[in-house]
Amino acid sequence: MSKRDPFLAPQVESRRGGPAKQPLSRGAIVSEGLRQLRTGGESLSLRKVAAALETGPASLYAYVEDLDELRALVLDHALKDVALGGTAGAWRERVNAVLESYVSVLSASPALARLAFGTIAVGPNALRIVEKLLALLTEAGADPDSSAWGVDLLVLYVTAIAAEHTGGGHPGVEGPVAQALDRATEQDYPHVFAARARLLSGTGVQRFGWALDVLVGGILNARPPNPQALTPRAPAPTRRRRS
Amino acid sequence: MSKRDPFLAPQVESRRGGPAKQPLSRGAIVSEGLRQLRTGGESLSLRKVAAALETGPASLYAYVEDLDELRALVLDHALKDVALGGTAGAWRERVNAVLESYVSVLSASPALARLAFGTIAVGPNALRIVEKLLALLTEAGADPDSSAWGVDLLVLYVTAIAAEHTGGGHPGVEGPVAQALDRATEQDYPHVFAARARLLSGTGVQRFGWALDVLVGGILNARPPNPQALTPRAPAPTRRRRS
DNA sequence: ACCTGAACACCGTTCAAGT
DNA sequence: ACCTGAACACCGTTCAAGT
Repeated sequence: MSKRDPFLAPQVESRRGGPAKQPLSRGAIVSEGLRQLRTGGESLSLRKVAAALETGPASLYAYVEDLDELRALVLDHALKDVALGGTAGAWRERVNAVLESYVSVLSASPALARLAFGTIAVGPNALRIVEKLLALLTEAGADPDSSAWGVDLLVLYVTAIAAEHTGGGHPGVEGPVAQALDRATEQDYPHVFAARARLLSGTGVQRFGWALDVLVGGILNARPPNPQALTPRAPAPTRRRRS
Repeated sequence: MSKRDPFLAPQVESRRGGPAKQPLSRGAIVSEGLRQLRTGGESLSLRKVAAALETGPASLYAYVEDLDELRALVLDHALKDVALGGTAGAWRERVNAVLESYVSVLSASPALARLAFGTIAVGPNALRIVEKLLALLTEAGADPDSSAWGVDLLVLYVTAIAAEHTGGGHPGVEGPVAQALDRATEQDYPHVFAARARLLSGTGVQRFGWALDVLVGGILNARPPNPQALTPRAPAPTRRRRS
């Protein structure tokens, strides 16, 4: 058996109108952790959360299994703010809107973006996002297999790009990447040399938009994963290729 | 000005046939760091490298700016083992072979995969890989702009998937993801509920192959980034400061 | 039973003091 | 100038001892 399910226990503390110093609770710990990340904290730390809650680090272990569980809880708490949008507009715009919201929630705090990368998002709010993306890809005409794997790929991309953006960042004519490209001489790395400007071009938003085109277009057009081998449960029509 | 270029200094120590205990050098430090990661080390640590080299942690600072620089150096040292393959075969198989080699080098050690994610790969060996991928995408018929951004996307994907694989892993009918999906009831998350099996289906290799199809196909088919707006010969489309 | 101070086994980095 | 022991300011986690 693995650990007990960390998302099952409801936040039991509400107590509005209670004393200024809220009693220790799982909800208070998670909220404080997220608050610290969003107000510039370098990384999530049990000791810092405990200090803010005016207790010792050991006390948190009554509410949280370990740091990894706290990370998962904090991440899901943050994902509550991802806007799923309404049902108006073309599906492509709505896919873009969801993923833009996703990346903007994560990028709002570098520490949160880093945390998101090392942590698989499996809380209720992550599920809500997956649910929406599955619906949108289905609406877009993707077959069920491509939709499922496609959502996975989209979420992976969004998480990765958020983490990368905050890690010092890709773009820009200065910065480590540009410095690296200056080392690429024409004879040793002819393609890199020729592509230097293009490798650095574009704003983050432009590149993000382009990448979503690539991913969504690719998901809709790629040969879907072999249905009969992979989904024994499902009826699986052998109709390949939509075009 | 940022830090001095960490990749410029040549490895000055060779001394084959020298004493059993090699003298401290940048090369020895980097090799030892990689060796530790590859033999099961949980994470790269200056103290552990120093201990293995029979010195104190402070001594390493004569050869290495800080932990971040050591990470970059160790990563590039590892990327030396990525096989670029020959010129035989169809371009698509060769793209796949390079990226498979890339991911397998990173995945060989969980700690290395994690390190790769937090570190932008800008050493000579990373450049070598970018050079090869640019050549292959160009051969495949991608326009120069799509090739440049496409390589970026491919490398991001490969790095992310390596890190994710080692983080406890996607697949499997048990594990945290499956556990999360069990929480998805039909009325709250109908699409997730219906896609449960598909979300978990396939081996890592199958999913990787499918994702490369999506990415490469998408890169070749997507509307290329607006060339005239993005690649001015001279300066920066975006002025960005690091902070 | 719940809670926690103190300890344990780690970190990266700095710096005064040695050579 | 180069090198480093010792210290500083942190970590996550454990556990004996308190209530």
